[in-house]
Amino acid sequence: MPASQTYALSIGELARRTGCNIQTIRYYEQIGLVAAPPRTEGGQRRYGAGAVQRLGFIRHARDLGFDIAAIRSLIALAGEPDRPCEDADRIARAQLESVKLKIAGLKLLQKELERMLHNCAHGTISDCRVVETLGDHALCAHETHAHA
Amino acid sequence: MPASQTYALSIGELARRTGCNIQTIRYYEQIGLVAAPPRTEGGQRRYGAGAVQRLGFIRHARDLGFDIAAIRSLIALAGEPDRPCEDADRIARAQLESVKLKIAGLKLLQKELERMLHNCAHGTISDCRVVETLGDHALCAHETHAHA
DNA sequence: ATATTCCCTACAGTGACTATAGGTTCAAGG
DNA sequence: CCTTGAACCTATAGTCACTGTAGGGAATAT
Repeated sequence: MPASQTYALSIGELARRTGCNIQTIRYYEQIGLVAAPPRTEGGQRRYGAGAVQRLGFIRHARDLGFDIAAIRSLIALAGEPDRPCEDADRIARAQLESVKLKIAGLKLLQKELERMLHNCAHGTISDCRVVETLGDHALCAHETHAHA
Repeated sequence: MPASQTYALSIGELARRTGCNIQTIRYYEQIGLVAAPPRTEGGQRRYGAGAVQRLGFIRHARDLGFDIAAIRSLIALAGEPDRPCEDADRIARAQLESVKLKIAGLKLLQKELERMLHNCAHGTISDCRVVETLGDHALCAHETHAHA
């Protein structure tokens, strides 16, 4: 990578190239997730190629469900190429675990909802299993469900 | 159900019996999801058995991932026992669809994360597939992933 | 009478944005 | 050079569904 960049991209261009929206980019700058770029004389932000790279990284990580704190750690790690990648691994594994947990919880919900709908005879509310099931947790197959 | 209730439960008791927490109950009252109960002379809330019922309904629905707007509709429907239960069905089916979509999205994430971790040779950051994959969306198996 | 536990209101904070209002700057066309 | 219109700027409030805090008052047991 070259030592000097040209800073030619407006924030709108950057947004288009990374799939982030403009407010989000400014928000990331505000919370210190991305560096403040140089400005034109009139005060408009001008970004270089590095910003496309970093914002792409952030966006991709967000899409994979990493939260901002995790992304901060990953960025810090990415800046130390000689470190063992244990820590990055650990963060990714934690994310994988949380995704698995969410899936498991949602599958229980899915079963419960399906059972509820299946039992409904499509009559009137007074004998609707959907409403009844919601009103009485004891009708549930499982003791606990996770939040969706 | 009897026409008159006794209002003997403190908010703490109600919280214990429904698994909601106290602030949440007051919040639900504030947004009009549950009715304001009578108060003691000193101004403390006192609930009857009906509140346990309704709050249980709400809590159960929240656990199943229904949002507050959907719960409002379901409560309104529950109050009209002679109506056909189509609407309740529709709400529940929409919820089921959204749960299925979330599961599908999370499964893609899971695969992506597993692939990322699997490819990592556990060396240094500079050749870490985790960091590299995050930095370059093109390394992804799938074009798009949903937000988690 | 006191001690402890519970309860009250009002407001701020969470995460990760998104939306709005009211103004300024840029780039292109004439 | 001037105008037009799109894009940009800051600051602030709103979203969702709560959760937490500060600073007090009420209920109950001893």
